[in-house]
Amino acid sequence: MTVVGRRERKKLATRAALRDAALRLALRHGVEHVTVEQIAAETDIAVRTFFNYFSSKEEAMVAAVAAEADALIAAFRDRPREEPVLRALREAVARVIAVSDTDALRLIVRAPSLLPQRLAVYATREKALAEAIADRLGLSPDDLYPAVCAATALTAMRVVLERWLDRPADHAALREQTEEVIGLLAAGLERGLP
Amino acid sequence: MTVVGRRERKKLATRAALRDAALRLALRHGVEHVTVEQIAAETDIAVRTFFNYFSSKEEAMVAAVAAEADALIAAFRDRPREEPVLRALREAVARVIAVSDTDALRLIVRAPSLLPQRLAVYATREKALAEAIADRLGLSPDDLYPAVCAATALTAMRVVLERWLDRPADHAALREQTEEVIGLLAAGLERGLP
DNA sequence: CTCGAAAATTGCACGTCATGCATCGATGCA
DNA sequence: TGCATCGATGCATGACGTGCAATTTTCGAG
Repeated sequence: MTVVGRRERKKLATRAALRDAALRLALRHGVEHVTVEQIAAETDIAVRTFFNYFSSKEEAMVAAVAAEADALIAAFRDRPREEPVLRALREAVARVIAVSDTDALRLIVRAPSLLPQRLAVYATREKALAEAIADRLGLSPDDLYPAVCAATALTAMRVVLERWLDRPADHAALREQTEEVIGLLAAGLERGLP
Repeated sequence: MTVVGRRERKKLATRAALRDAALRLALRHGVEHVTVEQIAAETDIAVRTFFNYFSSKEEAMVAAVAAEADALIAAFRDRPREEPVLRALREAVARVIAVSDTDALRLIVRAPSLLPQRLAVYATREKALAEAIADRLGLSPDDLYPAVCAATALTAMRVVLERWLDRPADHAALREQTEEVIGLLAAGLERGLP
């Protein structure tokens, strides 16, 4: 399946190098002050080539988030088919956040200038998740339910993640809050009133 | 309340003029091909002044969406306190979409280059809606429930709106789909399986 | 191994974007 | 009327993003 030659591997490596350089520079100088020129120099690559990989500085920085979202969807697809959608989602989230780079995430999530691009990443992943949900349920990807389910679940997890990153807490707390929110969605917002 | 002098009124008018000019030009030439210079010229003001009102071309174009979101929150706050949150939200949505400019909305929603900024607008309004919900329920705006409720409800309505704009349908259909989705959230995603 | 096609890298030019700064002008108030 | 504040504008500047063409690298067939 998808045998990758050296060419593809090098491209992947360059892409990762650019992404890491962007995050490293952002951590050192602040997201706002990083320029494409710096990222390219740090990776020892022409500025023009940078734009062959990413269409903007912001896209490079949120690439880590995009990768996590992809991992989430893959983990979701790996869950047993008989598992209910929201439970499968909950388990997938637990596995992905267990191995995530919290510092990088916090950097990205806290940067106001990255908010639009980050949300755009989530939005594009919404469609992929909706398809995965439709597959699992044997529905059409055009149905309303998979779309709403994917969108609201991703949103709920985004809210939890943002709140968690704002307060110093451990991974157990994150998992706990995730389960609480997923439970809320499953049982209905009307019922979950505190 | 909030008496506005001529100064403020002129600023508001200029802002609206810029927004309208941006949309008009986008409708005529396509979103991608509109420049700040054109918008400024159309409104007969200096380019530099444009940036006193909007920090980017995209922000000007999604201003209409921002206004609708604000209207939604205002309408929500106007609903009677004894009404359940999701029902109040549903009624507020119905009232706002009844008077919305569908052509402008479709233009904005369909433009890929506006997606990030549009989502950012929703995200900022999330907080305001969460506060309104917290007020209504007598909870703290820092509680998890208002945040999740606001975020997921806005997201669900965004999904419905996007789907509706993609297919030619009338306002009754939009209202119907809105109610269906709100019902789904209220009853729980687990229950609503078709 | 060699060669030619395909693909990736790079430099260059160009238009646009966005902001800081200084200045000018208009507005509103005492 | 005179002054103080706020908005509008021009200018300069650095960064962004893309099309294009040249150059180098990679890959596979012979």
